[in-house]
Amino acid sequence: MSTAPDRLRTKASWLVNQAATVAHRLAVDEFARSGARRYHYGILAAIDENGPSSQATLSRCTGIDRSDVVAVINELADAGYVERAPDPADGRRNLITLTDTGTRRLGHLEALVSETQDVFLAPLEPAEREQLTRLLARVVEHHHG
Amino acid sequence: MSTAPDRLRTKASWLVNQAATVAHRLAVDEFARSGARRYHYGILAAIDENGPSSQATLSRCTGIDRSDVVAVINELADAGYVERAPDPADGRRNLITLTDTGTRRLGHLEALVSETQDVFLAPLEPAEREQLTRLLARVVEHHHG
DNA sequence: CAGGATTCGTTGGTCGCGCCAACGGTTCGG
DNA sequence: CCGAACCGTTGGCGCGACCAACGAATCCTG
Repeated sequence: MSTAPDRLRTKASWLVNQAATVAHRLAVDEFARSGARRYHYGILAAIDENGPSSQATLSRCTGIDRSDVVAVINELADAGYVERAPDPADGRRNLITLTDTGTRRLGHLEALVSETQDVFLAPLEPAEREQLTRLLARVVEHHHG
Repeated sequence: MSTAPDRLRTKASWLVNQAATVAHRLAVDEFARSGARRYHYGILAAIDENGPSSQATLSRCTGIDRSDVVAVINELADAGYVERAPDPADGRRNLITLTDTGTRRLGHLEALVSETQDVFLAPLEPAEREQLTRLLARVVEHHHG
């Protein structure tokens, strides 16, 4: 890495990828130690934020593909973190609900995220961290959606 | 995405991942249109930067696993972009050399990277782009590197 | 109110990427 | 000279992001 070609080190898209690789590794390792995957956090957080939701809704607001949501819900339901029940108001949908255990699980995963974030942003001052966050937020928002 | 939970939108590690997803998609799509993969660019750039190299050296300076380098070199060699020859000075190594076609190919891929970068950073002013690049560079360097 | 279009959950599959284990062949160090 | 270290290669695993297709349910519109 320290010997990476200079032309790569000056490209923002390369950098954002390297940075993501670092963040990815940190998060994956930390989650793995708790027997979770990144998708679990996204799904649990989305349910907590929006209340009981259909799988299609969860897919849309997390960006996870519908077919992948199925597998994640399976795992979360097996672990007792969510409950999957048919929506009485619309026979096509399942309503996914957070259990108490699931709420605690989400709290635990959020703690993990905070920890890995501190590690990830370690080299930056607080003001710089906020600046980086804002710049990234604008880029992400611009590209929708 | 616009409906993503707020707690996700304020987490830097989540943002850097979303940003990376965007950058990834842009790059992958663009490369795919030219029949290339991201690894091709990394390897070609590394050879161009360091001169003829062994596969192990390319692995180290790109961060790509040795076993994956094999496959990339196979593809690049099949396409005539590099040549793989045993190192006369060390029977364990192969020396990977850029061909003229490979040099042109690298130039083409660099143009693609520049284009996708403009698209990626579109919402930011030039000064902000530079700032984002610097912050990311520090984070990446800190985590080695 | 009937029939086509759309939505939803699910299955099954593809591809890229990152990683790890193991092997035989080569070179280096003591 | 022999073991340690290095190198290329094969094969495999798991996650992440996709896509196609299907039956079931609901909707829209004529």
